[in-house]
Amino acid sequence: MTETYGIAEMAREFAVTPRTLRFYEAEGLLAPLRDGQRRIYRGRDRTRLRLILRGRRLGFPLAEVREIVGLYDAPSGEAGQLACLLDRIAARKADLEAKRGDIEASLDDLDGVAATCRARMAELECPGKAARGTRGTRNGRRP
Amino acid sequence: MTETYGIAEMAREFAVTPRTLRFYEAEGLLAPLRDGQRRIYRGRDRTRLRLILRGRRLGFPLAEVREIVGLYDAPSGEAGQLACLLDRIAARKADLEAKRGDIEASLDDLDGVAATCRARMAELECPGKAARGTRGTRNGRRP
DNA sequence: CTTTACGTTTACGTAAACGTCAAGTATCGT
DNA sequence: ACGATACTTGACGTTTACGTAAACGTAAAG
Repeated sequence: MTETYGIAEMAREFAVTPRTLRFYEAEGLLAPLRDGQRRIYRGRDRTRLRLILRGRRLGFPLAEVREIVGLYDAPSGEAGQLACLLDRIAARKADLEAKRGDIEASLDDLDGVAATCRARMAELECPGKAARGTRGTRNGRRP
Repeated sequence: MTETYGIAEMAREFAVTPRTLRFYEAEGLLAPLRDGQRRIYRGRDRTRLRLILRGRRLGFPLAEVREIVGLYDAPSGEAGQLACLLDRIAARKADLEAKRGDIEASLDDLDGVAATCRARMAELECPGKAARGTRGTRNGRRP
């Protein structure tokens, strides 16, 4: 009784088109069961699709996404392969952490712009109030 | 004495090709000065390029990158426009925070895989050691 | 039995983000 | 004057990630 889904159902739920699901399958990212011709998606397909779409949202190309989802279904093997897998995981984590760094920097920058923007608004609404603590506004105010 | 750069110099420093810089200019993302025909890049061009490339690394399409860098050079204006700017900044921040959420989730998932992977390795090297605390390994071991 | 819904494959189209020539210009050292 | 160097503007090619249309299969509903 493991719930199954047709392609349209699946597509609706994940807000993609059936075409996208077929494309991901052609790229080896999904491998749904078949009932004759028709694709049958189940729990693990949904899990993988979630992974895939998350990767896409983060801007990874499908090739990298393939790498990533590949990490999730190779948990068995010989010792050397497991070690290699750990390396690949570490590499992916480094990637993600770098990206997180870029995000933090972006957020900081935006906070900076927002601050000077609010300072400007305060200045407009009530001119003459000393604007301290709002670095980034490059007006020395030296009358 | 404000340092200036040729296109090749600039490209080398940011690890892109001159073609990329011309393309970004054609897309209205950069606007270097000109010495006759030649492009002259200066401090603020470098700043913008940094922003652009960071946006690209985060997977934003150039259209969104244009939006983003646009936030940085519109800090003056009338009150309503400043309020609107704050809204756009908030929207961008929400975007980034969502992306950060995806990253955290990815990192957690990878940690999970790494954990089960290490458990498998321990199991290989020294079988029979009770595997407690390593959820995610779906083997009940019932001989 | 035809329509309707849902699905299939095959194939060409497309937008984004550059890569890759080609052909010309400007400057500099010798 | 001459070639090397650095840069310019087209213009067409390429890859990725799908969109879109054509032509067909199947299965239930009216």
